[in-house]
Amino acid sequence: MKKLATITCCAPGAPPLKPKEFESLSARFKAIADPTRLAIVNRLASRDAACVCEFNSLGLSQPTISHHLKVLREAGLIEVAYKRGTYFFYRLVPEAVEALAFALGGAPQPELVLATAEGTVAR
Amino acid sequence: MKKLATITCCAPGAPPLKPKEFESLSARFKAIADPTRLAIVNRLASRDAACVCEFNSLGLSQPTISHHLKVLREAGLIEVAYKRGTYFFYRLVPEAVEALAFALGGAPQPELVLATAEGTVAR
DNA sequence: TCCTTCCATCGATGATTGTCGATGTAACGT
DNA sequence: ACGTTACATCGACAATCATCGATGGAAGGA
Repeated sequence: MKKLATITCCAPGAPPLKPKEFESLSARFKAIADPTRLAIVNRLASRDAACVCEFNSLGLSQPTISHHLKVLREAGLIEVAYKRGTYFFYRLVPEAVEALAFALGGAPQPELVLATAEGTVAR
Repeated sequence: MKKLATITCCAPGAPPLKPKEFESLSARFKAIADPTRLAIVNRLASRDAACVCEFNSLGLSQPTISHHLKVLREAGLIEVAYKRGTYFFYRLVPEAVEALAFALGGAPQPELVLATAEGTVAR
């Protein structure tokens, strides 16, 4: 079972980090530090899963969307939920987003932990 | 009095955002999505304030450090705490970091709010 | 078997960004 | 007034990145 790193870096009182940790952390922040990828994540956040074709509405070419999905995938922020025919459905990886929030000093929200563990529905 | 935007974008259940909000949010994420700037923020997180000269130990030229400080300053993540002679002391802006954590779904930590209001010491 | 659709990968290109040396500016000491 | 120190700004350059058209592969339908 792979455990996500839970490093705090930027909140008041955060302990000093090592150079390698800055590298890996900033790499994951780079993944969301783009308007298009933020929009993709935002859409996935409000659905269980979304088809790739749904992102056509972002007004970018198909290869570009595919590129951004790859970046987010390699950062561990999203993953392929399932395929249906030639349609790919992506889903958010809440633990990964939460790990980034934690790095910035945000406390994990109890509902989110629950939602992650059970599989659905906070609120 | 300027109020910091408290937008949630990436946690499960986050509401859909507007294009402009993706722009401004990603702009602030870009600020911390760099190893050097992350190291700067990390150092400021463990001190009340730090002299610019202290960042020489990062192994970069003085203009480069100055550039990164500017990026962080314009993102609102840090600010000049005070000047003493020709020495500049920077300090973290905890509310700004917290706003980013909130955007990722992290709940604000009560201690941090306290620390911000009082001026010191969580834990 | 052939065609179509959905998505990934490749290669190229223009834009953004991190980095540095050179220069400017403000404050201090002599 | 002069030199020195700390920091900012400018200009240049190399590296990274977002974007697109072209191509490839997999799955389904006729």
